[in-house]
Amino acid sequence: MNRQYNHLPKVAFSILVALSLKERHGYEIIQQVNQDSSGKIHLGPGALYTSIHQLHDDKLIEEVQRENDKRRRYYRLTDRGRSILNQEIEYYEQAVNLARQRHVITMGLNYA
Amino acid sequence: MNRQYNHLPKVAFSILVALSLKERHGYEIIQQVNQDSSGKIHLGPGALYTSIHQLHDDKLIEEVQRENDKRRRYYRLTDRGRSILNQEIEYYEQAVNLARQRHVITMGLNYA
DNA sequence: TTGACATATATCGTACTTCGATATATTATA
DNA sequence: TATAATATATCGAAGTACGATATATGTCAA
Repeated sequence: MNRQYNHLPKVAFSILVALSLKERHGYEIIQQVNQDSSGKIHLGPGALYTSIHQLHDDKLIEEVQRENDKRRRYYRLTDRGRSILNQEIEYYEQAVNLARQRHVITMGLNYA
Repeated sequence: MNRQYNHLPKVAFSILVALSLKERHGYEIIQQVNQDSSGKIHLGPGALYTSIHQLHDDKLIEEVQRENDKRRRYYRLTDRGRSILNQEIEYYEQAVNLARQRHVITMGLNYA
């Protein structure tokens, strides 16, 4: 697998953010992504496990072995994963700042 | 077209950010996205025009008529587009803040 | 102790997104 | 009037998203 990750997919991004504090297993990631996004992102098993397997293949996350837990599989960020998440965060931070400068955000006045 | 836009695709997001300051034509959007992202995002014509047509179908952007300009097609955000961009920006802002709290960002120390 | 429910992972198939390559048209300028 | 730069469009292949479904394990109460 030789993905470039010029564009980290959105699901992958949200998974890495969920793993940024501590290692978690898949089902826990779903709940954490939901919480982190205040319910804006609903991650189902299809998107989750597809993306986890890819992130694992690409060594952005690694599996953590645990005794006495046969069904859960825990993952944590690798240094590479943390570095790529870092770059991605910087891009979004810049985009958010640009949009703020451009008065995109209307502060409590929402059309829709 | 009845896309839900629970997840605004990344290319679509970068186009809306580029249009947030003022109306632009396609080729100009490519250059603006490149500039906005400090060269991190390279948008080619394939992704650009696919996404523009979709955003237009979904009424997140609208075409601006201009006399004396036969080849360029100018687009601007609709109120709906601005509102959806706003929501998206809020999600990313929250994600950036979470990642900062979790000490993802290492400030000048990059593995890779 | 068994049945029901919640937790947890996995995979399939379809739809959607990404994007390089290529084609084509218009405008500027040498 | 070539030639290059600008500009839009489309195709096809690869990658991503995700609901539906299957299956297995753990928990707990009757």
